[in-house]
Amino acid sequence: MAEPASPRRLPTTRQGAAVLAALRSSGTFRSAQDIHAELRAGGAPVGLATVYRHLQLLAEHGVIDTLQAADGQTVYRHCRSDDHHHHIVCRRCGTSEEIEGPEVERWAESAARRLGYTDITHTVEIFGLCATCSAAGGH
Amino acid sequence: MAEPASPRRLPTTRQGAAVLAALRSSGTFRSAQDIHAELRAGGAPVGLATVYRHLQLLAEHGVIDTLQAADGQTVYRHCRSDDHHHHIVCRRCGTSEEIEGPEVERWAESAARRLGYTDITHTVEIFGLCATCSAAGGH
DNA sequence: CTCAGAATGATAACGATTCTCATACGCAAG
DNA sequence: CTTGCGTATGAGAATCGTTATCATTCTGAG
Repeated sequence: MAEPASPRRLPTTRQGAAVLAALRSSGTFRSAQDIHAELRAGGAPVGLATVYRHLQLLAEHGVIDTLQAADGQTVYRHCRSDDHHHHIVCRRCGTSEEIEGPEVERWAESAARRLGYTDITHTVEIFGLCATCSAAGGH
Repeated sequence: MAEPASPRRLPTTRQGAAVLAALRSSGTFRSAQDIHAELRAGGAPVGLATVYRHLQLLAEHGVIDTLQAADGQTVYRHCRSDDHHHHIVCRRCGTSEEIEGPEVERWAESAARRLGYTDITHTVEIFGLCATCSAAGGH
């Protein structure tokens, strides 16, 4: 313990900042490859390995949320809320909203406890077609 | 739509039966590689590609459930219940139980609808340490 | 028994992620 | 301003799970 004035350690390098910025300005779940390509194209070339490194760090520090897309890819998103929450994600365009569900937390807790499980975590993700995509005739 | 007398098509080949049997006798989520190794060792050699093929088919037909493990691997399980349900999985030993949660279904539905989403699906998985593993001092 | 179509499986191909390691950089001390 | 050192970087190799290929084998109908 020798960190008196460092409540959170945001990236100090150009590359780290670029990764976080890309996520911040997007609001949707993005893959590492996706971000890498964007930074490439945007004139701020960052190595793929570095992108992965920063995403991992940011996730560990709770700055961004991660989830596994249906195809196995890991996708990342910068969230407004620091609290525990879930997402509803459009399976067409990738947009997502943060949602909370206290009753779900409670349900998960008690169901698990009833079965003798401890040290409980859970994942809850909702997928659907957002208003725009359903209107566009999303099949 | 031309399936008059085929309510469910269970595997008719030795290999298909072996894959399903392996899953049936296990009760936990297993990876494809895992099952492949078991069948190998059990004297019923089945090609890896064939294992994947059957797992995919069984999943499509709703005979088995799938989920993405934390490391990105897809894992499969044969479930008792045909109804929609969720799982609580021991992150130590892999055991799992089926659980239902009507209130969660309702919550997901209404939260999504409120935001204008349609064609809704969801994933809910709970992870923890099962009674046995917690007792064994699961760290 | 014969034949056509489906299933199989060894292997190559793939795509995402992680690892390796030589180099570039940032920064504090001198 | 220069030196020195520890950390970050990134190109490319290495992994690993999964899927595609395609020649061979099997199955079931007739």
